Amino acid sequence: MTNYDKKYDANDKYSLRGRVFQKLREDILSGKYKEHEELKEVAIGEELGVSRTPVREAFRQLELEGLIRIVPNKGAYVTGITAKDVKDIYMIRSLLEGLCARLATEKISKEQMEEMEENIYLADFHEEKGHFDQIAELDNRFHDILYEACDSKLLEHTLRDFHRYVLRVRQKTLATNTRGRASNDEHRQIMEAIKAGDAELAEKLANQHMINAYDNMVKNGLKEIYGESTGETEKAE
Amino acid sequence: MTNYDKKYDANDKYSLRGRVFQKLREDILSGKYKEHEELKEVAIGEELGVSRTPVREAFRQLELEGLIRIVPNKGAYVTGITAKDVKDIYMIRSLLEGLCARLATEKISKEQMEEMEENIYLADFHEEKGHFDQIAELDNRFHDILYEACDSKLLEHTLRDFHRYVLRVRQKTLATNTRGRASNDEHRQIMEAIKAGDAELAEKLANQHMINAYDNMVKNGLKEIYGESTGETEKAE
DNA sequence: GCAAGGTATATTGTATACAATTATACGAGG
DNA sequence: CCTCGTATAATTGTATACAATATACCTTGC
Repeated sequence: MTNYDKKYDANDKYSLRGRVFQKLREDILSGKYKEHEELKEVAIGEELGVSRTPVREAFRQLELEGLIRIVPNKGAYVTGITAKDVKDIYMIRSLLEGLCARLATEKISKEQMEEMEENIYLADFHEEKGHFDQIAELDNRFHDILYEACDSKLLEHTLRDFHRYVLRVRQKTLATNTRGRASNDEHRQIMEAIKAGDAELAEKLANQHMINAYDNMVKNGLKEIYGESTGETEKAE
Repeated sequence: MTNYDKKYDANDKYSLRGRVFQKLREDILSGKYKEHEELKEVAIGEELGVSRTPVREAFRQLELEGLIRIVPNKGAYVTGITAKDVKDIYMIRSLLEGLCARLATEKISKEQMEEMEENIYLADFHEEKGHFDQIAELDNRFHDILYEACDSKLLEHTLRDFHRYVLRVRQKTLATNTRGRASNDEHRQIMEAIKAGDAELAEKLANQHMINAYDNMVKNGLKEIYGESTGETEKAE
């Protein structure tokens, strides 16, 4: 929750556990492992050429990140993400991204400001060309810059968690419609508010940016992907 | 992050790992293990009468909860919590407790409403008697009820994390001053707003409740406990 | 035929053995 | 006397062996 010094992050890419953790996270977020799929320790271990020990430890971390659910003595299952979850996340993110933008207005560094401007410029370029992959990546990066700029390790970490969590859903919707342009326009407005030192405006714009992103997602088939129900929690098994 | 069904929570109190996890968390939050203290796997294991395996797994979870920091090939250290961290947490909580109160206004059940009223009534009683321990417990419970009532597993979990995280600090300040009465009065106002169905008011009151709690904490020696600096991050070692 | 119970099997939980890495202590050389 | 390097000890990282638990299938009795 705090002190996430990259150098010493326990998810280090040099230990087997760290590698297993990152690999599994990537595979879950990318959809290689479907919802409710059972992850077996030996199978994963054999696939990656390691023993059960690092796999088990990676499982424990994935569980606290919310990506899998561990039922004692039974197994580990990829967690489902309900439409209600997505809605909740965007409500929370709306507030916290607003706070983040407000803080960033005071704290952003020259380098971060420049990268943000460059990000928006590049996104415009790729938008014209229809490079959806790059657009998605720049979109992610924009938010990352904002998180870094707020100068709060805690807020940064929290927002990163939520952001990563909805990637599973977002990847399916951003590339399939015209949200890319509108999204980048909103990014520009946020950037300009920060640049002008208007913290209040930056906060409001960031709030609205999340609401718009969610509304767009709903319009573009969120329900079809994750079921009609917006209130039901997934079944235990 | 989602689907925290008590029955199947991996921090189950029946497995050794779960017991180790809960014991260590409690000991860290209660201050038995000081900041930056190194936790050794064998020592903990011997103390609890288990092998290193469940201890290590518990460590991995504690790390993702932010209570310890694991440096690869070196050791596990109790994380420090800086004054800046506390400030950030209260900023975040102010927004999210507000959101929580707003949602709870729509979703709270009859039973939850009754427990909330009872909580406030009891807190008044113990306030008169000067029962500081009970007051602190009721204060915690009030927020827990609110978290449960918002009907969002995600928000509930997020707020619980932050709440637990600042307990280390709060325990040192709540009992030593007259904040108890004011705090409970604010709880009552929040409760009444929810009962009256005024979501906007409930949100505002919950926002302010957190700000007041933080201000009071600063006034009552937060700096003395956690150092004058509000911006410095702790040293690596 | 069907249900209840038990046994076999698969899977997770825990302990321990071994490997790799890091910290420490001590001595040689300057 | 200080510094550097090496040897040794301590600690974590990983693999494997064993125990406990859950599941599925088969047997058995009705």
